[in-house]
Amino acid sequence: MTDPVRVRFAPSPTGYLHVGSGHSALANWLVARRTGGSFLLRIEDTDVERNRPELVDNVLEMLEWLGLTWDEEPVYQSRRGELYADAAAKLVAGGAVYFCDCTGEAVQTRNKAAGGKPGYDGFCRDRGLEPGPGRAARFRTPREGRTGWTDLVRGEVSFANADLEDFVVLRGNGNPMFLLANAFDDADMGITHVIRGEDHVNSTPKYLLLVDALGLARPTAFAHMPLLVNEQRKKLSKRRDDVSMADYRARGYLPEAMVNYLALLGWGPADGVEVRPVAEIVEQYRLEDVNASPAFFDQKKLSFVNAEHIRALATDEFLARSRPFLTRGEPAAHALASLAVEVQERVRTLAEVEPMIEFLVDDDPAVDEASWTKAITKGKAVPEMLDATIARLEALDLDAWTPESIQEAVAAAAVDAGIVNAEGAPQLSKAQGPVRVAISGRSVGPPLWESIAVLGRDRTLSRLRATRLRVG
RNA sequence: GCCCCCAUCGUCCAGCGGCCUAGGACGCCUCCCUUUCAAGGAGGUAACACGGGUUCGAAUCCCGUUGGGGGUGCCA
Repeated sequence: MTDPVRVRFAPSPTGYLHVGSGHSALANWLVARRTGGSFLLRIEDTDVERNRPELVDNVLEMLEWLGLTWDEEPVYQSRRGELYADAAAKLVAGGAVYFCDCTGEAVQTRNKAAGGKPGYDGFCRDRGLEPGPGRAARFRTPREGRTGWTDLVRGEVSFANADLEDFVVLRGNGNPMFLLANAFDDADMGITHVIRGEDHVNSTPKYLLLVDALGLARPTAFAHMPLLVNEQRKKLSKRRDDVSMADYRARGYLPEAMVNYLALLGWGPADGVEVRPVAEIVEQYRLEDVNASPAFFDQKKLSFVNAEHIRALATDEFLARSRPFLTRGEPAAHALASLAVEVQERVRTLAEVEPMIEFLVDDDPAVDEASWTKAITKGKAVPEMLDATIARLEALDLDAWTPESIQEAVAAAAVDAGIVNAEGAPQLSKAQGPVRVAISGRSVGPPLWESIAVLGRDRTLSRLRATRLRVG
C-alpha cells in the first residue's frame, strides 16, 4: 500500500487568481479527490517587498468559488522564518552554501566582460566569506553529474549540474528565497506529488539538489502541467490577456463550467464526453494522461461549455444563480421567473439573462437600431401588420390572454396584412418581426407569444400603438 | 547566447506499431426543424511540420532539421 497522496497549491500573493493558476490548482485538487488524499494550500509570501496580503483573500475566495476546497489550514511562509533559518544553518554547517557579497550590477559587469553570458559566475565560491549583513547565501551546485526526475507528464527530464548556477538560497536580509522555502516546505508538509506549471521545470533540479543537501526526502512524483497560452501561443499574461478568475465570475460563467473547461485543457476523458459533472471528472482524471504541450485558452469553447452547464441547471437553480446578475432587482427576478425556461436555453452566460427580459421590466425599453432597421424599416407591410395586430389583440379579452390565443391572433393579423404564402397561410416568421421590435425593442428574444402573454394586454397594446405612430 | 520542454484539423482532445482511406468536440459553412434567437437533427470544411532511419508494417519508436514555447533575478 502506498501512502496517501498529499498535494498542494502554492500561490504567491502578488496578483489575483488567474485561469492559469486555476488550471494548476485544479490538477492538484482532482488528484487529491480522486485518490482520497489531501489538498493543501501554502501561501508563498517570502518576498516582503512584493506581497499584497489582500490578494490572498482573492485567491482563497476564487478557489472556494470554483469548489476547490482545501483540507488543512493554509500555511503561510511569512510565519515560518525560523524553520527556514534552521534549514539554512544546516546548509551552512554542511558546506552546501557559501556567502556572497556581489551586487547584481557587479555580476552583470563581469558577465559582460566575459562575453555577455547571464547567470551568476561563481565569483565568491572560494572566497570563504563569513556570514554578514547584506551577504547572501548561495548554493554550491555540483560541477559534474546530472540531476533529473521522472515527470508524470513529461517522462524523464534531467539537467547537467554544470549548467546550474550557484543560486541564492538566503537573501542578504536573511529572508529565504523561493527555492529554499518551497523545497523545505514540500518536505516538511509531507507533499508526495508536486504538481505545478511547466514554468517550474527549470528550477526543479535546483529544488532536488536542495532537498538532498538538506537531508530531506524527495517527493515521490513530479508533474509539470502544460502552460495555458493565448492566440499568439504565449504564456497567458495578466497584462495582455483576459485571465482574471474573478472577471469570469462577474461575466456570468458558472464555476462548474470553468472547472470542466479547465480540466479539458491538456486532458480529455477516455469516453470522449467532454461536458459533464465535476464529480465524473474526479473519477476519470489521471496525471499520466495529461498532455505535455501548451494549450490555448479558447473563450469560445468556454462559452459553449458554460451554456451547456446553464441548460443542465434545474429551473429554480437557474433562477437563483441568475439573481446576482439582475441589476433591476426584484422586478427583474419576477419577470425572469415567468420566462425562465425560455431564457435558460438561450443564454451562454448569466450576464446575458437580464437583456432578454428587460423589456418586461422597463417602462420604455430601449430600441435597438439594427433591429428597428431590419424589422421595421426594411420590413414589408409593416403599418398593415401593426394595425391588424392591434385590432386582433384588442379583440382578445383579458381572460383569453394566453400564448395560444395570442398566436392565433397574430396569425390572423398576418393574414389581414397580406403576409401569407402561396397557399394563403400566414408567414409567421416574417410577420412577427415588427411585433417583436414593437414590444421589446429587439429582433431577437424569447418566444413571442409567451413574451406577449407575460407583458400583459395593456402594455402590449400601448407599445404596438406607439410603434405604429412612430412608423407614420 | 545557453539550458529545458513541446510538435495530429483554426482550436481542444483521441490515437500509445497493423483496426487510420486518422476519430470526437468547439468554431465556421450548408440544409432540415422552426414565431425571432437558441436548442435539436443531417451534412460539409479541415491535420499526422520536414528529412532520415528501425520494422514485413510508423501518426505511433530512434536521430536530425525546422518551428513554437518556457527558463535563465538577493521574483515566485
